[in-house]
Amino acid sequence: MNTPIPAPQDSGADRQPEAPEPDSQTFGISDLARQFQVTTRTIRFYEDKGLLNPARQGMKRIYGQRDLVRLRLVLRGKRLGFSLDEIAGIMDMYDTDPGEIGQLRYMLNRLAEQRRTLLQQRRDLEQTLTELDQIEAQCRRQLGEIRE
Amino acid sequence: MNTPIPAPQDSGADRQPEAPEPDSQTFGISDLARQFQVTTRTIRFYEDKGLLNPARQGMKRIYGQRDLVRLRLVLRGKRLGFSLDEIAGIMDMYDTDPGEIGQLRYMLNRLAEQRRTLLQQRRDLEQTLTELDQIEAQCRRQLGEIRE
DNA sequence: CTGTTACTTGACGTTTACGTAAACGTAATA
DNA sequence: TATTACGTTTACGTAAACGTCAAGTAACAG
Repeated sequence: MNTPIPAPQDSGADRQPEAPEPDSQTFGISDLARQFQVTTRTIRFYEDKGLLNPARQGMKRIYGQRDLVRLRLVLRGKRLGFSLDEIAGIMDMYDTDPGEIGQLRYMLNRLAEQRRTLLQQRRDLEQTLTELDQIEAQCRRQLGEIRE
Repeated sequence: MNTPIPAPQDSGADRQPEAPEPDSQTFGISDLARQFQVTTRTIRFYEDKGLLNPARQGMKRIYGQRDLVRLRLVLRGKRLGFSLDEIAGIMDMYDTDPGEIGQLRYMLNRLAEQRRTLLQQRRDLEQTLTELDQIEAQCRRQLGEIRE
């Protein structure tokens, strides 16, 4: 339920107190919160759940590109109505390197499963959209009638 | 906890409060549960929330076509990740007869809003699907390499 | 009458996804 | 040095969506 993944980021090489390294962009937790319109609590919660795991600089959490991508994925998953656990499962597929052949087969199964879910969702979506269209048309008719 | 049952807005559409009508198919709660693969608890819960409101025959709940349609809508909404409250809101749009012109404008706004949500969801969906495709392709490549 | 089956209404328990303090650490600034 | 800003962990609170008893009713079989 966790992600091993050792942080390859910055192992405390030379640092000057007044020169924040300009290499690949990094962010504090508040920056992230602002960018993605979520609270810091939420971000920490996702970390607890193993969805993120930022580097640390002392106590502080430092977020890099990888974390941005992950957070984006999480929020997209939420918009699609998946639970955090499900999202964790999906993200595992994104970056699991399937060494064994068994693993590969397993992953292919999960991919197929996931695809089925998404396709069902797409059907639901399209149907809902057409129904909304009908309702709207009805509304506009009514509006027309009243105005005359 | 009670449910004040927020105004059964049957403005226009008539319903017989009590009548042992044998005409259009009716169902008991267990029938419904089986058909839709949910528990009776869930069905009663939805009623508490105002999403269903079946006729009664004595104490027993009797479900008709209208209820079937509603339940289907609820479950579809859930598959799309909406909360029961949101679903209630959507269903209001389905069968609210917007008498006043203000109501009409309000509904059109809500429709537009809802549409935006769904369109966003569709984008998320398509992107996720293409990403899954990429992952799968990668998997299949790996599988090919190993086999040789 | 007794037992079984299906249904009812509470009412408390559980999981998920955070919100909301409380209490403390670190660092720049007035 | 005191304040302010931002960060940390720990922990209790909460709304949603049911699950899970408990206890009672109503109909019917044997």
